[in-house]
Amino acid sequence: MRTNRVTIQTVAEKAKVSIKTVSRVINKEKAVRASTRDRVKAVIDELGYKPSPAARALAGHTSKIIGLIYDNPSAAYVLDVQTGVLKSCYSEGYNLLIHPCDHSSDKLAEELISLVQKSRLDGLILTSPICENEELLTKLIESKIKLVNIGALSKNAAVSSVSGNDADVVKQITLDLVEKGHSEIGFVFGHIDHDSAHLRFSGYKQALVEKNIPINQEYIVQGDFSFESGVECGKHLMNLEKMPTAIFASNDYMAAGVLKAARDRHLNIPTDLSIVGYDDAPVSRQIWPSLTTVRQPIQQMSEYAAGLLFKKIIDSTVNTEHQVFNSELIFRESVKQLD
Amino acid sequence: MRTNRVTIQTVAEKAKVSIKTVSRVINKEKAVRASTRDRVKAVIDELGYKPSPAARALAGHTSKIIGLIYDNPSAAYVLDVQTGVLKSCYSEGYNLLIHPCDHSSDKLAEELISLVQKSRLDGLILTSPICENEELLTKLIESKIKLVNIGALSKNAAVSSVSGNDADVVKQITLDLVEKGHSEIGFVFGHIDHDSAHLRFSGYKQALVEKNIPINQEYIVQGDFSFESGVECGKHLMNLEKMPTAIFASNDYMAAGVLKAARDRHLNIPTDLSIVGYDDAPVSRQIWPSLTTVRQPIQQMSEYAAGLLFKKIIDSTVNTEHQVFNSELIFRESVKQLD
DNA sequence: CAATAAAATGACAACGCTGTCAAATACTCT
DNA sequence: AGAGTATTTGACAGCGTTGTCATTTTATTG
Repeated sequence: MRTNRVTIQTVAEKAKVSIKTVSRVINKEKAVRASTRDRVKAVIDELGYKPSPAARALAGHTSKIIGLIYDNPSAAYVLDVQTGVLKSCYSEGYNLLIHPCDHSSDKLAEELISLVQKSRLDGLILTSPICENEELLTKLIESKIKLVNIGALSKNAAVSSVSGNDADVVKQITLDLVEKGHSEIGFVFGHIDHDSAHLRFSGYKQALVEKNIPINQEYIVQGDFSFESGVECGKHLMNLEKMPTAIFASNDYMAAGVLKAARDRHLNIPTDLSIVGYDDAPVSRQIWPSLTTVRQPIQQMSEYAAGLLFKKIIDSTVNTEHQVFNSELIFRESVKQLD
Repeated sequence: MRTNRVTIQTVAEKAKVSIKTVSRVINKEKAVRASTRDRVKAVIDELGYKPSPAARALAGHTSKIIGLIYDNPSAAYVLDVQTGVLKSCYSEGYNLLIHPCDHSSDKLAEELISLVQKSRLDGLILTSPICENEELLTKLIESKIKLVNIGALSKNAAVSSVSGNDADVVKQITLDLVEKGHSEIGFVFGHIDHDSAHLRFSGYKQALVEKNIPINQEYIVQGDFSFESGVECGKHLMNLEKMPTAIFASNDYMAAGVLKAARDRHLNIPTDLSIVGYDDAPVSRQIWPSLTTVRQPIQQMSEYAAGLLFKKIIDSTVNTEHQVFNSELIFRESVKQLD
């Protein structure tokens, strides 16, 4: 009944070494003579031997599985993160368990702890906005769960992170708007649970302050990163007595919403209104006019994040690291130079 | 050093039963007296015992992990599939390994077989267009890999599948176009590797035949499901001596591309040209005008597909099943009734 | 070249479950 | 009540690795 799997023992016999030596070769331990290693490797290849993850996990007390936790409205973002993390996983021999969730659930800590225990995960990668929840982080750390954040840095000393230079780049793009003659610049705020929403706002403020442009509270509208909220915020801004000449929306979905609102009022973009988005989501290219926006190297960031986690899994005393990745401004059709 | 994990033995001792009986309770075997089961369950809850997947896999010869294989340009589609499959996995106690790949790679069979062997996967869910590759399916089946398809039914007797009623629904939507007065209807073909591309075309043809409208080869243009190809195909159709009054694009990205092409020619949609898409991708709502399109119940389909796979894993003699899910027509702003 | 240190290898007991099969217990029917 | 049957339960041997520690082999040193 049982298929004749090639086990470590098969390899050991054929290579005329002990099981343990084969194990050493598999695990790249150095206490193996080069000639032995080569011989064993050859047999492994010849037999097509694949070590049993289950047996390794059982004996070695480490599952080589990590979890990726997310709750993000952008499919493209999530997929990019997955791709980046997977890349790292493949090269380091880890498996990935994805876990979408509800970041606002008050049972999230329980849920994640239970997930880790049930599936014996070696660590967790948390994405925004989950990793912004310090209380959650604390609970996870208390449960000895190894963590890395993508998108927000934590005050918690045990949590490494990768993040973008959101504030900087929004400042830059706002300055660009100002240089193009805009001084009435609307700002559509992202979902308040996301750090990035606040960082992007801070960049906007910095630019205006630097240019001595007063910050008009009327121009700042609260969205939630959804297209629909973009439409609403857009409407609101366009109904203002003095409508802004440009609107920065904190992501592309909302920017697309603003664009829709503009269409509904028969405004021409960018002639009557300039729009800037964030994220370089596919929609930013698929709508007309295409959106000036910002691209974060999500895949690269995620790959790096996974690497940080692996380091921490291997050596839990490794230093906490906060890596910042620079984003790229992408100028397209939705912004106009004012005369 | 080792943490004091709660093992099955801990539970057994506390419940005053043998390890095996606890095992029976965990596995919902019926040869356990109700009173015993309750007692054991109570102890399990009290201790927060979580069985070790590794030990179970090792002893039970089944990993309770399945793989999801995809290579699809639509992030929303992939994420929907993931969500649906995960739902099923959670309820049946399986874990999911995602595996993006290149469907056109000639080493794909090798790659997947190796994946299954390395991670000891119990089965694979294949999505379009991977599951359209019969040669691949044959190789996987030869390697005794349990398979379920999402999106295309296979001639291979061993492969169950779920799919949409693409031909039907495209026929319906084309008929609707005809009833609204259109008889020059362009068709943007999807990527030829996808069954659905062909099915959608067949629906289009059926509608025209039924309405005695000649099929004009000039109106049929080859795309590849990408936005860019939609732009090109749109341009082409609009350059025709007699431009169609309506265009069906085989997915929303291409429809958005057609829309872009129309804008570039200063055509008004839907006044000058009606456009229909497929998939109800987010972009279909985010562009202006919003697209008339078709929604497949992807999550539901995927959830069901996973269920089929689990059935086959438990009992490999189970009947092959081809489940068809009906799609929904979504009428929005991109189609105009001709006078 | 012996003495010693260092490197390479192996024996064997876990790891925490499930499968097999035997034993114990409970139920049914005269 | 006792034989016969069905249901519950348990003992024990794996499953295929890694960790620990002992042993053997090789290199180094005075």
